[in-house]
Amino acid sequence: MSSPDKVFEALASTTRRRILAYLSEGPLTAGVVAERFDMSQPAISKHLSILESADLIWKKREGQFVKYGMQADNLGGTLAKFIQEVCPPSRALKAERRAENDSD
Amino acid sequence: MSSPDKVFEALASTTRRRILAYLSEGPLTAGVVAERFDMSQPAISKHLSILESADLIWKKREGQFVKYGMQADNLGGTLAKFIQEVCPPSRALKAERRAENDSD
DNA sequence: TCACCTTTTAACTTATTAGTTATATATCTA
DNA sequence: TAGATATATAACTAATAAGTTAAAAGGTGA
Repeated sequence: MSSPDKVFEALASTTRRRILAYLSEGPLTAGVVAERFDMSQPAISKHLSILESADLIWKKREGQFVKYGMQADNLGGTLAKFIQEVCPPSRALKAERRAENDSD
Repeated sequence: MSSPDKVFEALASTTRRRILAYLSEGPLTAGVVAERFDMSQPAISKHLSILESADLIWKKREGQFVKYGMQADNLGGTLAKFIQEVCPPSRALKAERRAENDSD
């Protein structure tokens, strides 16, 4: 599966988008993430591994804990590219800017 | 299901993202969209209805045809809001702009 | 009305996903 | 080393998704 495919699949889950929102405020251990959900710890562990395999988050063992954090560029990059390719208004804006720059 | 939930679910399919890309270049009938895929026409019809129910595209009957087109603002809007909420770099950029504007 | 064309809906199958509990692995500390 | 804590993996179940073909619905025009 291609990288954008994995990203969009990862974003399809509300739980995973919530995890991203938490991690966007700073790294957390798997356990702390799991506490915030009304769901078993293994379930959250699986969600984390899906996010990681989409390269949206990183993972680092710290002693007996495992810390996760946002992979800063991949999400914004993938979505920005997609918006630019697929949204007519954003293409229009881009064209406007091009026009402005051409007349600079 | 909330509107952003529907949007992200709709985007989870490669086929549906391809349909959006086609429609972003201009409206097409259901049949013309279906021709571009190696898949039955009813399958495409279902994909179109999922995109429509996420408010990503509009639908209009024209005689015996049904024309579909991009719903210009919903996709960009939803994704931009999400990026802004969830991507640290975009928050950083936003904060920079705020700082710039404050000093204007 | 009838034949034809376009699209949607229905019924079904198969594959995938999201959750569960139980178990294994890794690390810390007494 | 043993026991406790943190996390991941395995095995399983139930719900959902994506495709198929067949049939229905909407619309055209002789």
